[in-house]
Amino acid sequence: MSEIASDQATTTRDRLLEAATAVFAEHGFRDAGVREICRRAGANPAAVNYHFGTKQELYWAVLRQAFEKAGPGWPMPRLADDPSDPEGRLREWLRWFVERMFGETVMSQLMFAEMREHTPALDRLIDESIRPVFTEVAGMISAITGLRADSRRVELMVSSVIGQCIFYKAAKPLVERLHAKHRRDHAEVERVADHVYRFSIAGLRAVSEVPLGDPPLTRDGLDAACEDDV
Amino acid sequence: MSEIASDQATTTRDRLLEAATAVFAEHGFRDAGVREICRRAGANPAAVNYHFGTKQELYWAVLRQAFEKAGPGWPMPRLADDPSDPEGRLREWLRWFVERMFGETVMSQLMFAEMREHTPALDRLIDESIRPVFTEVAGMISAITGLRADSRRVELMVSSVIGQCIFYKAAKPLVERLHAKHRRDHAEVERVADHVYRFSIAGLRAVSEVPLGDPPLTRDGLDAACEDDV
DNA sequence: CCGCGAATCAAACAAGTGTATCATACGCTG
DNA sequence: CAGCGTATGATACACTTGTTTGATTCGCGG
Repeated sequence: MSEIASDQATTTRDRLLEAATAVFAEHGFRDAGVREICRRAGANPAAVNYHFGTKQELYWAVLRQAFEKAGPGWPMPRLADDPSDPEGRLREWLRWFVERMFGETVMSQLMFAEMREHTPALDRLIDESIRPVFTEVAGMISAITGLRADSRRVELMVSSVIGQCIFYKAAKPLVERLHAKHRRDHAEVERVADHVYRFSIAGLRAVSEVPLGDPPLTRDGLDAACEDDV
Repeated sequence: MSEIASDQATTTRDRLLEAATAVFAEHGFRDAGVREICRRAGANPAAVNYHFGTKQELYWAVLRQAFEKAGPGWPMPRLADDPSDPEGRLREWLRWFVERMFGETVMSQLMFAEMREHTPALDRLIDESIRPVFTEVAGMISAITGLRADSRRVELMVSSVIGQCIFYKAAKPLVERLHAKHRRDHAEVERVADHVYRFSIAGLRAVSEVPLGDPPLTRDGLDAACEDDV
């Protein structure tokens, strides 16, 4: 937790960047201390300002580098890999995504920290790293249900699928305390991904088959519920 | 955003408590400043220490009061209200919960701020305010599916249902940016709640009907997926 | 070896935080 | 009114934050 950055053979600028990545991932931008970063990098408190100018720009540099590194690492399963089997793609994608929610990869930590803090970097993060995920899922759901990928109903379905997964990351302290037997190993990833898959496939079918002008199941509000679909 | 607390007829201790509630709800514990609280309450920086001793204890007092006020306000729909119609109860509960996720009630703001910051108050918050929600949903799902409420599968289902809802709160910046036509009015609450209901009912049926020793739908991991169900 | 620029360091700065001090003003009781 | 305890107020303390400042060291070409 308080170790010095890996190899001292690298330049201090790189050690600084490495340590900053770890600290920002752990504590987020605001609660990350320049002094701790420098301590882990084995450098002076002044080093960050010398090499990067300010804490903010160091943060930007960290995000930039994290983006590049995260690119080729573990590619997201895409529908394009096998357009003939959208259900199978969704299942594979779910395994990938749930594992990402369970693990503590630097990139996901940085992303969720950014979602909490609303730094100006959030917009870039969304455009470059999150939007592709949503559109990919929308594409799979569109292929499964036959609905247009940009329709309102597919938006809701995407939210349902992703929401089930994000839950384990966003509500982590809850899950750990309330679900006693909840572990966080590889088998659990499989278990959760499998559950979400079956749950969602059935949900998707049910929600897509119901006609738009369905008789309201409740006393009010449902007529307006299906107005601006598409 | 920077207004003085409501009525100056009350005692400063109450104004302090009121202002602190607002500030803590907006910024969370760490980023809330004693000086801003006192400014909004029209009091001295020393007032909080005089009346509450420390910022931490003021925070506890705020949470305590929020708990009491939140109690009778808008009661959670319980299965006990009509045990004969668990689906209808779930639907009603979903309306209640989604509305809570969309709105900016002080209590929910405090809760999510607490989930982000992991203050020692989190445990109490979970026990007193969150666990009942989970057990209520588990009870409804148990009634719908016929499975035991404390079984592992029901845990997963509860996560799926609640996850779909929490998504709109936890990933709010995402939803606002990615789902262009997403509003946050009452009609949208109905729409989302209705969607989650239909999606979940189908998902629950599908996941509960599949026998435990089902042939694995994937190449591995599924055998282990159903081991310790109970 | 000299000199010069880049890199590193200890120390301090300015602004922020929560908290403590002490004098003063208020409201009540005798 | 006198007296007294509670409440308030201006101010300062101790500490942390990001950043700056010079001095010092290091490496390398002339």
